[in-house]
Amino acid sequence: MEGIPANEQIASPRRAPSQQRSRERVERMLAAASALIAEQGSDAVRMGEVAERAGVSIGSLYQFFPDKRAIIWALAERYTTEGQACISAALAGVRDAEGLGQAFSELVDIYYRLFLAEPVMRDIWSGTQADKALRQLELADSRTNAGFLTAVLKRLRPAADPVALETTAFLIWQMGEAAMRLAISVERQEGDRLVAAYKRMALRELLAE
Amino acid sequence: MEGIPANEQIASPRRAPSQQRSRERVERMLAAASALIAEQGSDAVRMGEVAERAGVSIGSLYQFFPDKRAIIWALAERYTTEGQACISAALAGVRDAEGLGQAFSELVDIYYRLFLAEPVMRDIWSGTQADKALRQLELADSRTNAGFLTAVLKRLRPAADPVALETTAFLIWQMGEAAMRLAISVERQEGDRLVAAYKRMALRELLAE
DNA sequence: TCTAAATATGAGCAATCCTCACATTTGCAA
DNA sequence: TTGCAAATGTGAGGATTGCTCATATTTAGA
Repeated sequence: MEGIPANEQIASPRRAPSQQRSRERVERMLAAASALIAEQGSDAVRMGEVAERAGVSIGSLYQFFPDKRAIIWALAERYTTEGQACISAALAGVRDAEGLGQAFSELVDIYYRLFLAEPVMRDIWSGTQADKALRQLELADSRTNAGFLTAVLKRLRPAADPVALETTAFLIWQMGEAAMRLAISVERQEGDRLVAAYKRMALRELLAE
Repeated sequence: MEGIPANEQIASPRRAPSQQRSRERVERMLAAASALIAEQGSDAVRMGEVAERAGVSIGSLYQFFPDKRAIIWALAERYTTEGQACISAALAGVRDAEGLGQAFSELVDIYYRLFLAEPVMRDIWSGTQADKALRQLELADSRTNAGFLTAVLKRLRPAADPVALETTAFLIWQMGEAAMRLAISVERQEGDRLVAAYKRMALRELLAE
C-alpha cells in the first residue's frame, strides 16, 4: 500500500539485457519473483528476498527493473501474451452461433481452471485495481481479447451496430474477469455456480438478437 | 504496495473513544483522511499528514486506528452503511417486474453518478481487490445488497430455485460494481455506453424466465 | 592485448509505518 | 473539593524496506 511512493509511469526495464549472461540472470530474477509471489503474495515479497532467491545482488535486480512493480508487470505481460494467443486461436475458427457458444464456454472453463490453479496469476490480476500500470496493461489486454470476440460478432451479425458490438464484447470480457475474481474468493461450490451463471448470462447476450 | 507488511486481520479500532473529546478528534481524523484521499489517493497519503491535518499527534491517530488500513476501512464502512439503506429503500416497494426494472435502472444511475462524483469512494472501492479486509467488507456489503435484490426476485418468481436466484443476484451486483469501475476508467462517452449495456444485460437477466 | 561498454555488488540513504515511555486531562467516588 | 485511576495525548525514535551509487569485475570487439 505504501513504500512505493507513487503510481504513475509505466515501468520498463531500465536496461535491456544484451548479453547472454544477463538474459539468463533476468530469467532467474523473474522465476524467483514468481515463486515468492506464489508463496507469499506480491505485497509480502521483498526485493532483497527476490535477489537472494535468484542468486544475484540487489543492485543487479535494479539494473534491469526500475522498481518492484516492474517485476510484477513483466510477469503480467507474459500471462497476457500467452492468453491472447490462446483466445485468438479459440475464436478464430468460429463460423456460427453454435460455434461461438461452444468456444466461449470452453474459454471460460479454461480461464476458471487457470485462476484456480495459478496463484501468481491470481495475485497479479487482483492487484490490477490498485496499480495504475497494471490496470493499463489489463485494460489493454481486455480490449485486445474483446476485439477477438467483436470480430466474431461482426461476422455473425453484420447488420448490427459495430460500436454496440464492441461495447458488448468489452463489457462481457471485463465481467468475466470480475466473475472469476469473485468465484475464487468464495467457497468452491458457490464459485462454480457463479461461473456457470456468468456463462449463461454472457451467452444469452452474445447469441441474442 | 509495501510498507504495510501483511494483509491479514480485519482492522478494528484499538480503543473505542468513550469521551466526547476523543469522539470529536476521531471525527477530525476521518475527515482529514477523507480530504487527503480525495486530493492524493489513499496510497499517497501519509499517516503523519493525516495527523497534521486533523490537528492531532501521530500517537493519537494510532490510539484509535491500529494501522493505516483501518482508517480506510472505517471510511469504507460508512459508505456501505449509507448505501445499504438507500438500496433497501429503493427495492422494498417493488411489487412487479416493471417496478423492478424501474428501481434497478435508477439504482444503477445513482451509483454511476456517485462513482463519478466521489473520488474517495472511487479510491476506496478500487483498493478493494488488494486489501483483504476491504475485500471482505465489500463482499459482505455486496451480499447484503444482493440479498435485497434476491428478496424481490423471490417475490416475483416464487416458483424459481432460491439458490439460483441468490446466485444471479449476487453475480449481477458484483458485475455492476465491476462495470462501474470499468466505466470510470475509460472516456466518459464509452463509460456511459458500458453502463447502459450493463443495465440492459442485467435487466434482461432479472426479468427473464 | 587493450579498452570501453555492459554488468555486478552491497553498504547505506531515505521514506514511512508504527511503538512506547511518559505527560496531561477527564470522570467520579470519597 | 480532592484524589486517583482510567482515558487520552505526545513525538522522538525503532524497524522495515524500496532503492541509489561509487566502485569492482566481466565481456565484446577492435
